[in-house]
Amino acid sequence: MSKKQLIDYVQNFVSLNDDEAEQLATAFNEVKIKKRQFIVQPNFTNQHRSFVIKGAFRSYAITDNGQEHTLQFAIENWWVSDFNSYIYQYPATLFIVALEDSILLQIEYEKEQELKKSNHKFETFFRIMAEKGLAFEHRRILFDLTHDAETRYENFLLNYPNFVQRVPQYALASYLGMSTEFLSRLRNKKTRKKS
Amino acid sequence: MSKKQLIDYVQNFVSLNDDEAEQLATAFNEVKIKKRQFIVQPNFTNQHRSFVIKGAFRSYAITDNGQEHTLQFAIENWWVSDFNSYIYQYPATLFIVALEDSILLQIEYEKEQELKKSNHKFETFFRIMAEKGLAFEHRRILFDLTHDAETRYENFLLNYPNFVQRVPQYALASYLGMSTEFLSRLRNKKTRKKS
DNA sequence: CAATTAAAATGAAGTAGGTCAAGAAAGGAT
DNA sequence: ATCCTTTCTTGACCTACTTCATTTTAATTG
Repeated sequence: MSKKQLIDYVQNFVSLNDDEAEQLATAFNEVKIKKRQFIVQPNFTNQHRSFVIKGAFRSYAITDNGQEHTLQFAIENWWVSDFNSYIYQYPATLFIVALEDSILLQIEYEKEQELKKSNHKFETFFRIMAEKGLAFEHRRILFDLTHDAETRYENFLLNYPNFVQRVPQYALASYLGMSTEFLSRLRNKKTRKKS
Repeated sequence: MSKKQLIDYVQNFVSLNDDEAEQLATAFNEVKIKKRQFIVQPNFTNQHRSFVIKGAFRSYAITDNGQEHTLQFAIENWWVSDFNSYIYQYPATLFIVALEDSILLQIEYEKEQELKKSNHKFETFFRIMAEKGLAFEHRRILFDLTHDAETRYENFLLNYPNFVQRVPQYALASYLGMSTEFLSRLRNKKTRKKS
């Protein structure tokens, strides 16, 4: 059952007894999402925090001139949301779309607040998630500031080899802060070198 | 007294009774830092979380070719640390330096863990800090991905007008992801337009 | 307050990466 | 299978921004 997967994940950070595991499990709802389906859209408040059981997602913004810019990817055992929309409960600016047929476990904002209030352990868990997320983004910002396009791509390959096959190239390019044409050239340069 | 300033800050997010406020106050130590003094350096583990009572700080990395890249600024009522070093307690990669004569309140890593364990409210407080930090960095990444150098500078001016006078220009340029010369040109273009 | 050092400004030349346009390849739908 | 749409590739040209070198200005320190 998919809830087992979430509980196992949470147990990596805080140890839950049977009652607590049950409490956690019932707070989340399983939903199936078809490829190309949106779970968050601009102007609608992001109501849920979502844990990916199976599948892949992408969060991105669209600028006035129509360009897409990817903020995040998520596959199995990652969380996705428009975080600004979710924690402040105001309208989203991001799109979040399924890149494959997917399964999510979702918790509602109010339900999450109850959970955290009811038990110190859940508060600790979400604190750790936020801290790890923040540390991750610090590493990302610093890496992006200090490396050129080619190095950023190679670093992504190295750290997330399993993402690369599941994510469209134009989306990866926009995540790494370069044009899709430029990433195409980088790739071909590389494969040509190899052979 | 400077601890009052911290307690007031914390009260914005969780409400503390007198005992709790006292507990918080005694967990922190006040330290004076001279301009140009480092509070964090690469290879040394970042032992403290620091709250700025007075003054200004800058965290940055230096690349192999000697270039500096600024990750963060902090003035009164902001927190500073090499967050990756602090939360994982491994060696820092960043420098953190005082830009002015400053006063900090610092808590040691272990002391912070005790505080969080001892009282749900402190856990909640640090959870909120991390979430706000993460939401902030999401906004930053997205803005940087979607705007050119001039717009990034103008946005900084707009959002942090009080930082601009206190931060050297080369540091701001490296925070905004451009060369110091280019920022200089942007500025002069602007002031010339005004007059 | 003079001397020294660090930061900011400016010009000239170079480049990493972008944009535009058109074709090739790959996925989905029927 | 075939048609239609989306994604990827490639070439030619362009520009936002960098780098280097030098001068000017501002900030520190004795």
